[in-house]
Amino acid sequence: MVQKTKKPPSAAKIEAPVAPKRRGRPRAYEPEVALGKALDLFRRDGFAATSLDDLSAATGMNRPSLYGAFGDKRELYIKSYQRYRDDARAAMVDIFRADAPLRERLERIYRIALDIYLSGESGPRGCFTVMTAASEAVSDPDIRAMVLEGLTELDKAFGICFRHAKERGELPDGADPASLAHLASATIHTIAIRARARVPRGELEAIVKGAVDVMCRAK
Amino acid sequence: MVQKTKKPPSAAKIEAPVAPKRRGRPRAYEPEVALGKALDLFRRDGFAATSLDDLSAATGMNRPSLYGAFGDKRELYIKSYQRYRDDARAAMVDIFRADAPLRERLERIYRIALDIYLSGESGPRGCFTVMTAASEAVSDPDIRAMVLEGLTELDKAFGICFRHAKERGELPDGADPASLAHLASATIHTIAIRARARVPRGELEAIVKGAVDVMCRAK
DNA sequence: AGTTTTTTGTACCATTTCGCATTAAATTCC
DNA sequence: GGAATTTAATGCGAAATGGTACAAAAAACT
Repeated sequence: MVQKTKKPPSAAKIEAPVAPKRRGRPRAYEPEVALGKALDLFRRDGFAATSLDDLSAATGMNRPSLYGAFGDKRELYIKSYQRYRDDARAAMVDIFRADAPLRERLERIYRIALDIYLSGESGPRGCFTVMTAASEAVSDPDIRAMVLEGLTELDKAFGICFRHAKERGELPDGADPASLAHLASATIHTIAIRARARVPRGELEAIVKGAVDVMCRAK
Repeated sequence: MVQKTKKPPSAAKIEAPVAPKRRGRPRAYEPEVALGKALDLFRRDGFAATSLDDLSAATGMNRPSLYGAFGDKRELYIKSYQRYRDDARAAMVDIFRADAPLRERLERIYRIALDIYLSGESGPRGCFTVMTAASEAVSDPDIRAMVLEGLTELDKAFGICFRHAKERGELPDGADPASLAHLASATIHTIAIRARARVPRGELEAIVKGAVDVMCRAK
């Protein structure tokens, strides 16, 4: 939703939006939105507590269609998680790349994070990674690898932020960008957990503000 | 295991260890250890993915006995969680009460936390609160209340630590104990999540060290 | 010994779960 | 119009799940 809007100037319209005239009966669902619904369910209830019937009802697809489109339950879970990470990354990457003062960048990142964790009709939905890490990462190596990847990716992004800020003189010389990055990630994690326990947004914002203060003044 | 060893000098032996001669058939299990086994299972697999058969096998109790002793699955889950919190609190309360320099207290707390999160035969077991918060806290009000209680309890304990340190002059005047306490909790949370993803102890210790450095020097 | 009380152990039930087999529907190509 | 192809819809089935009924077992009390 962020960069893909830029279409190649040549061959303007015959690209993705127009169906390429598939051969058989047309599907009654859109894979993208169906995956979004599945994602919401998995995020709310976790892997084990989400049944195929639930998924079928939420997506509007019956079970055989689910299988045909996404594979079995575990594959659907993994695809949902990938989708979640793609969305989250897309929402944050511009801020991480932007050339703004440290404090402003942090504040914008955390605002996005809060938006992600607190949105949803039936209560806050929290963070898929925390859910996943908590539930499946121990036993499932593939999921664990994704979780690890997500964790280090966030650490790295924050790390670049702080290193950049230090080079610009926004941080004292003694500041350690790596440690600050871990603290910034930790703040993401604590917010995700607290959001799950329905801590109201105001309190979460206060926690964020305090953390940002410490991280920006850090010697 | 910490304070209860001190027995009242009078009526020395006729207390708890000797059974009070119950009337019927004696039980074949010890509730304490059975609850410990159940706790381990729930902690590893979560509520939904842990079946009564699993619990029965792990505790050595058959299902009717489980019901008789602990109630249904949800009650057993809640009792397990209570037990977990009691254990964790017991392991930390002395350190929180102790009169030591800030840095030393923090290091000791995090060492205990790592011991808790990394122990276990089949991989690290992580933190029950993070598991629980992630899985059940949204839908179950009772569990959510327990999670919230645990979160604020930790915040408060750290808060007392930092306020104490500030009064002693271990922190600069500008330091905000509440914010630092939240950062200290956040460090606990990030460690719990990473331990779940099998990040090795050495890396977790490095993260802790960096966080402690920042928190102790915080202006 | 016999009664009472408490726990164990087996077996069962209704429901849910995942996955798939099979048939019906809707579309394109010839 | 008819064949081919892709999807939808129904429903089956084997296994697992949470929970319980019921009888046998093991202890204390009388």
